[in-house]
Amino acid sequence: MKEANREKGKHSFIAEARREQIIEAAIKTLDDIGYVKASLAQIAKNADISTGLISYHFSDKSDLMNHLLTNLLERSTTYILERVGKEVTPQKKLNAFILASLAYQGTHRERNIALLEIIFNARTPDNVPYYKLIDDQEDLIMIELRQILYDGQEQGVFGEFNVDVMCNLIQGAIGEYMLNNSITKKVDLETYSRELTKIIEKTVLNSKEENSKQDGR
Amino acid sequence: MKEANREKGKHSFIAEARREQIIEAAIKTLDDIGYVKASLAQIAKNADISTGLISYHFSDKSDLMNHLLTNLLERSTTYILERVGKEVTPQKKLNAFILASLAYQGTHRERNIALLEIIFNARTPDNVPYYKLIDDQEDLIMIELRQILYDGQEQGVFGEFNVDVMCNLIQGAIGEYMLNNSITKKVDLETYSRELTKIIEKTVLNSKEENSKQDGR
DNA sequence: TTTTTATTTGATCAGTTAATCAAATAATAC
DNA sequence: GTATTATTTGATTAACTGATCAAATAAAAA
Repeated sequence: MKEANREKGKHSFIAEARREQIIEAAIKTLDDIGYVKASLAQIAKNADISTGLISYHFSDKSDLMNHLLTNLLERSTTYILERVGKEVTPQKKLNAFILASLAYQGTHRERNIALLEIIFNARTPDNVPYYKLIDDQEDLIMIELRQILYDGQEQGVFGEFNVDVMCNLIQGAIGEYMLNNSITKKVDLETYSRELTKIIEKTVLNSKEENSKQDGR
Repeated sequence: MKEANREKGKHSFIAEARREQIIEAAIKTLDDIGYVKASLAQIAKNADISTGLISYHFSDKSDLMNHLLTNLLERSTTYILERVGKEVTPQKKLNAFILASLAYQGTHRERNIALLEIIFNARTPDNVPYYKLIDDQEDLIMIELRQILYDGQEQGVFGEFNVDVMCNLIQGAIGEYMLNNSITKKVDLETYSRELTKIIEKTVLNSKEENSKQDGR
């Protein structure tokens, strides 16, 4: 039975619940003590189970980390895309994108730390670090952002700029807020959100229509 | 003698050379296999010395990593500040800042990877990760960037924006280029430098004078 | 030169790691 | 009910970790 389920990629109700529990414990562990010290024993302790049980439900430590990574990416992607999807114009979509990204980071700090710890530490069997591996093609968030910028240009609302570079700039400005401790101390999330959207708006808008569009929320 | 030198923070010629060699080997090791696998044994192998010799010259593994971190920060800071210092106007200083930062990353990829590995993995004895520790006050680079933006606003060349947020945005856009593999594949460093400076210039410049200043290189 | 100090090695130690596995227990099928 | 399968434990293992240290060697001082 187990084998059959495994082949279909399914698990029993109990197994699924246990896997979920282990993943949550892993998030907490990574947030608490970081990837380097996050041994199976520590994760097991956080989940109040034996170490062997982790090995029973995940073939490997890297298997666990991969499932955790997928889980974390899915949840943040869903959150952001849901909010972007409610807007219609590129300008509003872009705003929603920035605000949702920052809001998610603010409300799920623990998950973002865990995500960070994995991306900067986990490696493939060939020893390629995950941070060198993240590919645009697979990253739905980046695809969405690219599309928003592209649409805005097509519709003449956004001015001329290199879409890839602008994409990277926006992603960088969002991601940097969580990393840079000094900005967190000086500027709260709400202010940062407001100022960043203001700056980005000014940057992407077509300057020829700037005056007429500027208050156009 | 050794003790006396230690107290003054000095080492013999041989010791200094050996420490330098170990640090270089550590950079290579971190770049090759990452922080998690970068054991003293591996670093020693890369330096063609015994493991005990590292312990002789550095009190600790964290002592080694701290010296390495300082070394890496110093070198990149010197490089960037030197180039910024040659310019006079805020506008040109800002351009030089961005170009120098990106150029350093491009020409010293190995060092930047090592820097990244340390910042995202090393922890204080109280288990505080370094990436939560980096403080604006100590970071000469950030102080310089802030000053440039502030001066530009004072002189009326730059428009109104939150300096801290703009600082963070610029740092993010620079740092993201190295991290995001997809942008590296799509846009080469030269193009990215050109497009990023163009975008940032448009963003910071005082729009009231935009027309007269735009070609004002 | 001899003596003292600095440098280097490699073996060793105690601690941790991920993974394995027989045995116990719980759940489900028959 | 019994038989079978799924889940869980905790002890065990082999590999590796950072650190220590006596002994060897090289360098410097006397």
